Amino acid sequence: MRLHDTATRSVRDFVPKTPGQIGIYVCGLTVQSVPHIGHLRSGVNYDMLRRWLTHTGNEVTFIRNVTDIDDKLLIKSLQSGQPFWAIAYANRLVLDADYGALNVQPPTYEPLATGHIPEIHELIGELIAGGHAYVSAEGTGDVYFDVRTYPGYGSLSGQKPEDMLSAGEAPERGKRNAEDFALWKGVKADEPTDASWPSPWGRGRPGWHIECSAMARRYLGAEFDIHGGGLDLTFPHHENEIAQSHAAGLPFAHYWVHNALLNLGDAKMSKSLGNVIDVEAVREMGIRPVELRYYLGAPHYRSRIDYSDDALREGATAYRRIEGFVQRAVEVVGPGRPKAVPPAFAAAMNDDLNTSAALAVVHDTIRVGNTALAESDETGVRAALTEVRAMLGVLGLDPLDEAWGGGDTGGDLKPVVDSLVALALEQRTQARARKDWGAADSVRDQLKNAGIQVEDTPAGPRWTVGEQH
RNA sequence: GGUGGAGUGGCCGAGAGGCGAGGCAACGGCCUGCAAAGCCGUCUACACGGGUUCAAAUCCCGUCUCCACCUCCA
Repeated sequence: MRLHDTATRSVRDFVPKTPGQIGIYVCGLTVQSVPHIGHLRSGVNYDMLRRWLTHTGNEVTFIRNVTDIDDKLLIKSLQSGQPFWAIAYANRLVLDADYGALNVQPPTYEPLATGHIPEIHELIGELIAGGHAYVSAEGTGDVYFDVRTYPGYGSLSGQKPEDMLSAGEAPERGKRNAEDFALWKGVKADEPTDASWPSPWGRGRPGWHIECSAMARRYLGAEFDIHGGGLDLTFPHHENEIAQSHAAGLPFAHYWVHNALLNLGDAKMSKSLGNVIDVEAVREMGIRPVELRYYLGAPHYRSRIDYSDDALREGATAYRRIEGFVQRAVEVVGPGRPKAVPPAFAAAMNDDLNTSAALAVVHDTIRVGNTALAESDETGVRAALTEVRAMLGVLGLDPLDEAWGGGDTGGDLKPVVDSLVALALEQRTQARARKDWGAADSVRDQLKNAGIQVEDTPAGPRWTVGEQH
């Protein structure tokens, strides 16, 4: 497989550190609010990567963290009177539910920043001992990383500290240089009292970047294969992770993968801008989560998505074509057993996870399958179906995956509806036999009004519940 | 100011020196009693201006427009 590595800005061969075993660390969310579909895109992208690596015979350890303490959470806590940890947890539950709705597999483990204070202390201690970090001279309890002691700083992002716009001029408490960043933040008087932990440098809380270095080491070791995250994390977050990990003598990640962002109205969808669409809003449009997954996963992960309602609906329509084939094929030959994936599909996935080209193979195979269906060629249908399902499985888009949970077909009522519709269809069939088109169409119209679509196929009439588009 | 990207047919969206990815929409046809679904076909595109080459959407130079990061951010 070939993967784009931000550190070298090139697509290069992916070679696991240990053949057959792959460690991936992905920066998840800061749970200061409920996730929007841009966040979920990231989840879908890395889920597809993980499924592909697993499909091709690797054992993948997939770590995706949650940042459950930061400035904004503390502000929200003070504003609402709720503990920051209660807010963080509530948002995390929504996040997990949304991931589940989109069939994003749970990570091997989902570590929290606040659950790893000792690991963070340990790493900071090593950095201080090595001369790469210092305690603020102003007695605030802050600990900073000394960027000038790490010559490689800027290698990931191409940024040079001297060329950068200096941000907020408020001189932070005892920083030696503007580019230094906080590893540990001493507690401030106006912060919630439950948001600090004891440390060798006084009570405080972790800075943002240090948690990822500490937790990646805890679960993946000093050296691992892939570190992923959104493009907007390249600088400063990932640059700082590299700096502090390397400075502590950790080889850290071999490949840096970044997914492009999802824009809405010419701007990144973002909590601070307030231009946010979440899973709930998508549901209200009549779009199911599986269709949202298709929409988010169809473009290449390094291409920006300019969100629009129309494009989302179009994606939903495209997915329904896939789903329609699978349903019709299953009615003829049964679900089958997904097997190997076509070579063209594998080639596309191996080419820097080109899901867009991979989906073209899915559609090509479906066309062949539809033709087989029209010709009542069961062998052909079965062959196409097993390939299609294998491919969709890798993409997490198999309509038969129980993750999508029937739900809308009525579960227990299915057999009842089945026999009632069969009764009506029997009458229609008889009407058609005597060429009483008025009566036949009347049956079909009544069923349609009840939300049941009737289609005639070579194998006889079939029906589906729900609106067709 | 620095860094990294992007502009593809009506729309979405891959590709990255020579063979029309794929999807959506539209139109025509086939199949249908009609419809739906499906299949076949049509719409021959690569921001602009130069250049290299037998051949450029793809390489080079220039121009324009847009986006992200440099501050919390997937």
